[in-house]
Amino acid sequence: MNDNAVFRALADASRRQLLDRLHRRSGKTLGELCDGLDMTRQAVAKHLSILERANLVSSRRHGREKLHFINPVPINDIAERWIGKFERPRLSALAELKRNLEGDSHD
Amino acid sequence: MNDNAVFRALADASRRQLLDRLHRRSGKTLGELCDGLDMTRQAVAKHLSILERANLVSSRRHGREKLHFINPVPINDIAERWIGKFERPRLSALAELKRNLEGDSHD
DNA sequence: TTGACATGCAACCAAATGGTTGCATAATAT
DNA sequence: ATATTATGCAACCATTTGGTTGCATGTCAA
Repeated sequence: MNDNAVFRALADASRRQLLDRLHRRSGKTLGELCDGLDMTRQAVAKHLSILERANLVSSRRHGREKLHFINPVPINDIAERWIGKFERPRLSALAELKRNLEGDSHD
Repeated sequence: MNDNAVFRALADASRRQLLDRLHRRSGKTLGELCDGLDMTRQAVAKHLSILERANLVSSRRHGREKLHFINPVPINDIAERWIGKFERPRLSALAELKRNLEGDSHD
């Protein structure tokens, strides 16, 4: 069960927030990812390790820093699992429409 | 935080299995959903109530039976969150390709 | 080399989670 | 009417989870 790790990883709001940050700009260090969060560095490191084991985040070291990158593949697989090939475009279009209606301020 | 309920709901393997069953054929009763599962009926009912509160499953009563239906909208929203509009088709195509390579026996 | 900075590891704790058992309620069938 | 079937509610329990603190390791700069 590899997908189990993915879903468990996504179950936590702090981890989803980390993914949001990496979605905006990938390649952040642990320290950068900690900034502004109401949590200790160790807690963030734990979250990142969970995201890594789920293959939602990959990382490489650069000197004494560790850079983190988001990996969208497992996220896409979630949608593939329960959404029929034919209803997918319809749902995407609906989401797009809704996004536009609610105001398209997305930095 | 409504999306929190969605992710928490998806975090459990039993609940994902229930979604799989409803994906195959929607409109099952609680009893049907229990068949073959190594769990008490009460446990399944709890899972379904969690899925319902997350809006991943909707239900209506028919006499003394309760019929359950899968709702794909929140699942699609997950993908929308971390996958850029432009990389999505590429990921879908990749998933499709992979699915075909691994054998296309999907009832 | 020495001090500062970035990360890693482990033990510990409160709270949430998934499951159970036992009993209650409501609708169908005989 | 009575038994049976389908579901609902609540208390309880073991385990997992997210977080902390404390200390260790590794890398860069002066």
